[in-house]
Amino acid sequence: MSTHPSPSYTITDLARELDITTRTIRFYEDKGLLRPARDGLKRIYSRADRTRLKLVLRGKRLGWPLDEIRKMIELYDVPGGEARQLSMMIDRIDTSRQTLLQQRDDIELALREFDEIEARCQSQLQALNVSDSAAV
Amino acid sequence: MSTHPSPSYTITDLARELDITTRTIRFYEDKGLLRPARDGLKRIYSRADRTRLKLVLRGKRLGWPLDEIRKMIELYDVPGGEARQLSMMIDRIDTSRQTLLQQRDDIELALREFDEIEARCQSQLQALNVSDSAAV
DNA sequence: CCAGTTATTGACGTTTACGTCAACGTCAAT
DNA sequence: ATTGACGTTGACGTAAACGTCAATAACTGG
Repeated sequence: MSTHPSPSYTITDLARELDITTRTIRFYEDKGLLRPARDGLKRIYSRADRTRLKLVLRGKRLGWPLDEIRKMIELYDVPGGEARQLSMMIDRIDTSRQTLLQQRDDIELALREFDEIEARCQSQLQALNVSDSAAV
Repeated sequence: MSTHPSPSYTITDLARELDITTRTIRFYEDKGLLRPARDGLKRIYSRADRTRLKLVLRGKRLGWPLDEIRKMIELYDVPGGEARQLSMMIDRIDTSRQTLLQQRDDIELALREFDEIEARCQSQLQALNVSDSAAV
């Protein structure tokens, strides 16, 4: 059974790959979104750290504040623990889900409206072309 | 043909209905997102103004900056004009659509992950309950 | 050994999106 | 005439999310 040597990344590796600055990555750590290992002073990012960072960026694309993103990411570390903990987790998941569903509805509406507007633009263009060829 | 007397709203009407402050509404006007009519100094909001404001709030729920929201809203005022204008509109619509589609993908992924995490929580709870009843 | 590259931790600046006064206008009711 | 209720325009404050230095440390090739 040969396991791959789990890859590690420097801060600039991740910054380049994910197209953000090192400042941003350190800032996220300050806010409790990341906890990379250290080699002396240097930060060492594991595969899991990279995954967490990508989760952060997905949260950002959805417009969530870092604070909310942190809570959301914490959901990914399932506490093996007590029943209270577990049902609190489930509550939080439901809350986040509500936000996501609302956002999805908003997006579906916007997409349909855009389709309609674009269709109107296209038919406008069509009308212009017709009057053009008539003018020739 | 009896047309309804198109309704108008004061700034506090809209603030109350949409659960935002008057300060926010004025701020949006400053940023060029709204252009209500005036009665002397007082702002008078038409049905269309209200619709625009609701579009702004939808943009906010999707995490868009006000700047982007303004551009997005401008898409709703179709320029009857030239071919150049129209095809520029279509380009902008496509750009906004790309953002929306990316967001939708992110949401679908997140929803599935949440489902999975919740399922794990539920089975954890199940396991606890079983061991409880065994302990009785 | 020394310059260059890459990293670190502050400290301060900036932009966005408002909140929070302050000072004033206007109109309706007491 | 005055007192609210509602409106207005500044001006300043603030939290979030970084950007931008500056000073310093640690390794790395020539």
